[in-house]
Amino acid sequence: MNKREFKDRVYERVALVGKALASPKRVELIELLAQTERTVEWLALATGMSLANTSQHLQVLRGAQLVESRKEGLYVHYRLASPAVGALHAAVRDVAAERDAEIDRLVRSYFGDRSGLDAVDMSELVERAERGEVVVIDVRPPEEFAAAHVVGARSVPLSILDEVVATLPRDRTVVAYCRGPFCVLADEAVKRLREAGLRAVRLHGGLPEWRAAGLPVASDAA
Amino acid sequence: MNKREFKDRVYERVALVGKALASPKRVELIELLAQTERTVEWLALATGMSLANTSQHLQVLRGAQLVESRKEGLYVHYRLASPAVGALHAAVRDVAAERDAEIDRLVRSYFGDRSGLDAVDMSELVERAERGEVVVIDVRPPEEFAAAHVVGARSVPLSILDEVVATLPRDRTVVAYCRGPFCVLADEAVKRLREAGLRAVRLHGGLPEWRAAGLPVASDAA
DNA sequence: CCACCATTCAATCGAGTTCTTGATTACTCG
DNA sequence: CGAGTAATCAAGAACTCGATTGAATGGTGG
Repeated sequence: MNKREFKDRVYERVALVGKALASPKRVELIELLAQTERTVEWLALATGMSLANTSQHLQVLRGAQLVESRKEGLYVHYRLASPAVGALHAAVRDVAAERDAEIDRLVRSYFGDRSGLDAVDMSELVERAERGEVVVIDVRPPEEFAAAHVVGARSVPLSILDEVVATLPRDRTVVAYCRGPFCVLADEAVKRLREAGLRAVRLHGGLPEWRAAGLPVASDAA
Repeated sequence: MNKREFKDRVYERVALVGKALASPKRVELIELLAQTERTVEWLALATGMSLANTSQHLQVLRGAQLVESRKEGLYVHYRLASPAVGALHAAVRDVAAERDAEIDRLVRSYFGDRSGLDAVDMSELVERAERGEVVVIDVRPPEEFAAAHVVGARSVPLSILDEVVATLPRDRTVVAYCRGPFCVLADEAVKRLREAGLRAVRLHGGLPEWRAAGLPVASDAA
């Protein structure tokens, strides 16, 4: 095998990973799976695709070795093949967000001006948590919290936020996090907490970013 | 704009980056540009593509904001749009290498069994360099060395290696590095140095990985 | 200002992708 | 065993992508 042939074959394989990330729907599937494993049906519902189409995309991802599946009774559960895949997805998304002005424009027009709710970054949160200055809440759905969450965080899904507000401290800052930078849950939580008179900020990034940064994650026993 | 529409549009833009990485030839172009900027003609020659085809791929990359170009006289020079792009490429390549057994097979069959030449990783090199135990040589072509190299490394292109062997210390280990994990230059250098009776190992990864790790890089003034 | 050269553009063809629809498989539960 | 359900498979229509060819552009140097 000569050099040219070797390179062609290796780059061909590397490009398979790129191909897997080349479809918007597959990117979305990976982002969802970065939270926790899911069934095909759930993913189809969440992405608005037909079942068959969802299944097809998942098989492309499996072909690229980015996801794995496990059958349990009637349901097939898909999950990321390794945490490195989540980190890769975040890297692609971050490069896109950094370089592509159109994404910036879209985020602004959808989230409104986010500048009011200043976000805290992960290293800052770690420091302030050590000093006991903050309370961390996870506003994702309970099953995502159960699969993995920031150590010390309390599960407060948006649906029960209003009932829980009274139990949150008014003398400390509440830091809310959710799925990632394009997830609105934390913004919504911060907005509501502020309306209730608490000090609240969102965390830059969500659970996948936290995990990718190598910071400690806990999960509930099944 | 509703949530579904927002997601579709954002993922669409993110997938553009994936698309850019979805062709073997474009992956190769990015890897080459991770070393230093190049003209279209040089890239066409290096990849074995026609000029028009090379130009077309470069424009796809520019469309995804991964590369930039600059015209100087007759020649157009392309370069990565940001170091983050090099890091992204490395991340994609590493995930591919980790998950895809076929790549492992290809590397083995092309490099032969590499296990004889134990490689040193970057943090280990930094330690041993501080203790003065090693000499670092850069075996890439001189223009790539000029564009960026490991601080303290000496430029020893393979073409002049044999003449330079006599000037390398026999009481310290020589660490050779080149373009990256799929580059054969460092292996070849290590092999020849060992035949000459020196202690030699290669560095895990090449210059782009070194830079991506945030380790110090120097460049010659133009 | 003309000949030349690096690069890009435009048009084309074959190959590959995406999504849909309807059939099929594999498993569970009554 | 047989009805019901989650998921996959198979095949086709519309679309996109990749490489080639030949022409066009824009800058250089005689």
